[in-house]
Amino acid sequence: MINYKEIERKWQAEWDKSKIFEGDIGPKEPYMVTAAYPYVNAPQHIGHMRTYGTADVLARYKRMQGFNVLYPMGFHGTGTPILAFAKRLQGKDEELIRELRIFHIPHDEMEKMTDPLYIANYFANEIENGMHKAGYSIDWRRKLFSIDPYYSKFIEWQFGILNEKGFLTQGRHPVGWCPVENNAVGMHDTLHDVEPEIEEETAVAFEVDGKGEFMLCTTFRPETLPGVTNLFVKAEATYALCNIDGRSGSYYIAKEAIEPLAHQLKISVAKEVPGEELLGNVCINPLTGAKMPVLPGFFVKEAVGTGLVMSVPAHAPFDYAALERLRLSGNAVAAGIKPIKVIEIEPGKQAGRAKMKESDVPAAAYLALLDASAGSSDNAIEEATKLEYKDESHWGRMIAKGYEGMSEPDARDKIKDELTKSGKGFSLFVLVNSPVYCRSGHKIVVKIVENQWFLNYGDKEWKKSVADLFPSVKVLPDKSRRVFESAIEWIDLRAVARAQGLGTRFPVDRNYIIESLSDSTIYMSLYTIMPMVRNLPPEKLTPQFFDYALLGKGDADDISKSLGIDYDILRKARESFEYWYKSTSRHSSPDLIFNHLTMYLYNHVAIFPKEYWPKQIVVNGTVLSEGEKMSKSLGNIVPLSDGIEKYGADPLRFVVIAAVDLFNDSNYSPDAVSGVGERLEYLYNSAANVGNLGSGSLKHIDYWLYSKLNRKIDTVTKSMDILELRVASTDMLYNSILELKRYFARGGDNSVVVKEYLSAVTLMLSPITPHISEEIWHLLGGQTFASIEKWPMPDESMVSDKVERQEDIVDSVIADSRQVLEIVSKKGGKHPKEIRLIVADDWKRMASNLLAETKSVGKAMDSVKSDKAKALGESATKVEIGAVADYMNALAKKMAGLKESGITQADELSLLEEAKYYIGSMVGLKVTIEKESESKSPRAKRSMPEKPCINAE
RNA sequence: GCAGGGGUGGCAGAGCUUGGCCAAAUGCGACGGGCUUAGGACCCGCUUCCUUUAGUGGAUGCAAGAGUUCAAAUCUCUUCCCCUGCACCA
Repeated sequence: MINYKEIERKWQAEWDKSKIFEGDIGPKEPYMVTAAYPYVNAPQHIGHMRTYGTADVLARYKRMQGFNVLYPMGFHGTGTPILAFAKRLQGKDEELIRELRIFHIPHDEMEKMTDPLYIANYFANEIENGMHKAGYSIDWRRKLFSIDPYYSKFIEWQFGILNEKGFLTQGRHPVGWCPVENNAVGMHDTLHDVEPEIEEETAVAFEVDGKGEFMLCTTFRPETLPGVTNLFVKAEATYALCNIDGRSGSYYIAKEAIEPLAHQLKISVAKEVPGEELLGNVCINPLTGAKMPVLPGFFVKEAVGTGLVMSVPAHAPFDYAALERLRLSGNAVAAGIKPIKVIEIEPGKQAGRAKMKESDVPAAAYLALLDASAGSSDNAIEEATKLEYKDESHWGRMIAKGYEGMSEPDARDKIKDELTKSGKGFSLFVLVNSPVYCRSGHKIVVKIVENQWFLNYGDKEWKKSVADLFPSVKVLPDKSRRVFESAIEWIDLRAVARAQGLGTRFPVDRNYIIESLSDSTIYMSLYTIMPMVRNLPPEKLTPQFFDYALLGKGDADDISKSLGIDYDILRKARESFEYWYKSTSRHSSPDLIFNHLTMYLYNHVAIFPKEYWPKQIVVNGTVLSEGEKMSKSLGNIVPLSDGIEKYGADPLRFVVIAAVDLFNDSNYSPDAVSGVGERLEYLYNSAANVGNLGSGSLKHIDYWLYSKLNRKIDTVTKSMDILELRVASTDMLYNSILELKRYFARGGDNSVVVKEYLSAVTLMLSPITPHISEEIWHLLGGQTFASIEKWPMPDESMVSDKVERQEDIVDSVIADSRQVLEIVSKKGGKHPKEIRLIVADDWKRMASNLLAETKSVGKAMDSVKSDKAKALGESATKVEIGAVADYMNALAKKMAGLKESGITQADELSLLEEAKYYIGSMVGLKVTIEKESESKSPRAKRSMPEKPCINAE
C-alpha cells in the first residue's frame, strides 16, 4: 500500500525548495494561467478543485511543453459576505456554526471571527494551505488580496479610466430593501438565502365618477384594460385616500399597502375609509371611458399591490370566479356583468391548451381544463391563471378595438405607454415572492435607488469591440462559445456602487463602495507586477504608476523622479507585464459566464491595448458528491483537506479534475477515488519491478506495446491541448494497466520496453497526478523533476494497425473457442482434448481484399475469372471457381464492414504459433495449428482470414 | 416567458460533428467461477431474447412517433419529459 500523504509531502517540499514553479521573465515563451480567485469566507472543499485543479493541469502541461508558465493566485474579500459572516457569528447563528464545524474550525477561532479582517486572513491562510496540499503549481510570491490598500489603488486607477472613457452612468434602479436597517438586500442577505424577485407592474388609475378621486389598481397585464368590467376591493379592509407626490388628484390605496409602496412613492394620507364604503363607487376605465361598478372580491389581499384589483373576467380566472360567486349569492350587479373578450388564441396556430367554443369565456375554459370551477380552491384557480397567462402571452392576438391583431406583449407596451402619457398609469415594482425577510428578520420591500451608478455595458461601441474580439478568443470547451456570445450581447447596465461592504471607495462618489464583481475584472494583470507593487508604499501607487506599468504610458525616468520610485523597479514592472500578459488563459465555472467572465472581456477591451486582450477562456463543470449537488445545507460538502487526508491529493485530482470532460459535472465518490488510488499503485509497483524483467530482441508483443504507447501519446496530447481530459486520463491510467497486464500475460518480459512505456505514461500523468508521477519517475531512474520534464513525443513509425489487429485476432480466437467448447459440452459429446486452429489460405484473403476494393461480387468475380492466378495468387489455381463464388457470396452480406487487410496466412500462422500457449491457458486445452490447404478436417473450408476455423477434438 | 444544454443497457457515462466495423467503450453493481482459513483485495467469465450436433447467425433495441437512406443511437420533422441561467449577487 503506498502512502500517498508521505509521497505528496515529500515532493511538495522538493518543489518548494527547488522553486521550479516560480515564474520569472526568461527566454522561453510565456504562458500565464489564472483562475477566479477564491472568496475568503470558508476553506476550500473538493468542489473547488475543479477550477483550480484544471488550471493547474493546464499550467503543468504547458510547462512540460516547453513554456515558461506562471500560475499565480490571490484572494477575494470585497463585498458584503464577510461582513454578514461576522454579524451572523456575533449573533451565534447556528446554521453558520454548523457549516464551520464541517470544516473543523476550532471553537476558539470562531470566537475571534467577529472581526471581518480576521476572518479574511484566517481563511486566506486556510485556502492557501489547502491549495498547497492539493499540489497546485502556484507561484505564491505573487499572492494578492482584494482588500489590501495597493489593490484599492489599482481599482481606483481602473475606474478613473472607465470614467474618463464615459462608461459610467447614473440612473434609477429598483432593489430589494430592508426598511429597518436601511440597506439593499441581495440573496446573501436574506433569511435562508432567498433571492428577492422584483418585477415591474403597472398602476392604473380609475377615476371615481365626478369626484376627482381615483381608484389605483395594479396589474401585470395592462393590455387587458379594454376588457375590464368592474373593480374589486376587500370590503373588510381599510382603505386610505392619499396624495402622491408629483401626481394630481387623490388615490385610494389599501392602508396595508401604503408602507411597502412608500419606498417607491411619496404618499400622504388624507383620510381613511372602510372598504365597504368604496363599493358604491362608479369608476371610469381610463382607456375606454366605460363606467363600471366596484364589487367585493374574495381573493383580494390588501397588502398586495395597492389592494385594489381591476377585474377582467374573460381572461382572469380569479376575476371570473369572484363574479360567479357573487352572482350565485344573488348579487344583481355581478349578475349583470358580461365578460369582455379582448384576446384570442390565433386559430390554426399551435393553440392554447384549453379547447373552447366561440362563445366561451377563456377564463372559464381554463378552469374547466383543470377540472376546476368558480368554486374551486385558490390553488386551482391560480394554476388556471398561470396556464392562461402563458398561452395568451405566447399565442394570443388582441381583438379589442384599436389593438386588433397585436401580440399581447406588443399591446402591453403600447397601452402602458398610452397610460403613462395620459397620466393615468405608471410603473411600479413589486416583490413577487413576498414575503422575503432579511437576516435580522425584517420584511423586505422594493426601493427605487435614485442616482445609482452603473457601468454601461450597453454602450454600442464598447459592445461591438468586445463582439469583434471574441471570435479570436479560444474558448474551452468550444460549445460554451455560444453562451458567451449571448452574454456579450445581453449584458447591459450594471450597478457598480453599493452602500456597504468591504472594498474600494467609488472614486466618483466616495460614499459608495465598488461592487465586488466590478472590482475583479482585470486584477489578473496585477499579478504580473505584484512583486514590485508589494514593496511600494500605497501612496506611491498613483494612476501615473499604473499607467506606466500596465499601459506603458509616460516616461520611466520622469515617473521615477516624480513618484520617488526606483527607476529599475518601474522598468521591471513594465517588462514583467509586457512579458506575461501576452499569453493568458482564464479559468472559471459556467455560472460566471454571465457576469464575471463577460465583464472580464469588456474591461480588458476598455482598458488595455489589443495585444493584451484575453486569449483563452476555460470553463469547467462542477463537482457532484455521489451524484448530488454539493451544498452546505445538504451537509454533503467534503472539505478539501479531508479528501486529501483520506485518499491523497493525486487520486482525488484524478477523479475530480480528469475523469470527465471539461464541461460536464464530475462526480466525487469514495469508491471511484480509492479505485484510482489502487490503479496508480499498480503503475508504481510495475515501475518498482522493472529491474526484475529480462531483455533481448523484440517480439511481436513488444511491438504491440510500442504501438499502443505511441498511439496513446498522440491521442493524449491531442486531448490535453483542448483539456478534454476524460479520454486522456482513462487512456493513461485504465488502458495502460490493461495493456501492461496483457503484455505480461502474453509473455512480455523486456525491461527496456516496459521502462520506456512506464516513463512516457508517468510523464503524461504528471499534470494530473503530479506527486505519484514524480515518485514513479524517480523509481524508474529519473534524476530530474517529472513536473518539468519534456512532454513525450509520439513515434509514428511505431504505431502499427497490423500489429494491434493481430492481438485482436488472438482475442477473438479465444472468445470463439470458448463458445465452441460451451456448445460442445452442452450437446454432451465427449470432452475435447485439444483445440485445432485451421488458418485460411491466402486466396481467401485476396478474394476478401478484392471484394473490399470493388464492393461488388460481380466485379470481383470478373477479375477472378479473367485471371485467377493474378487475382488470387499462384497457389490458388487449384481452387475451383465455384468455391470462390460461394465464398464471396457468403462475404457479401458483410460487404459494408469489409476492409482490406495486409495480414497473410504466414502472418497469422506465426502469430498463432507464438500465442498458442497463451490461448491454451485461457481456454484450458492444448492448441494446435494447421493450414487450411493441409487440413484433413471437413470443416477446414469454414476458415476465414483472421477467423481461423476452430476444431475442438 | 426568454436563452442554453439534455433524454443511451440495473446505475454512472461514452458514442452522436464525419450514418455502416454498435447489442453499443469504460467504471460501478448483480451473477457464476478461481484464489484463500475467510474475504471488502486479486484473477477469469457473464450481464436483451432466440437460434446453432459446434463459434464468425437472427430478432428486438439507444424518450415516443414519423421520415430520409441499401443502411440511423447517429441526419430531418413532430410530440413528451428533464436540467441550468435570467443580473447588481459572490
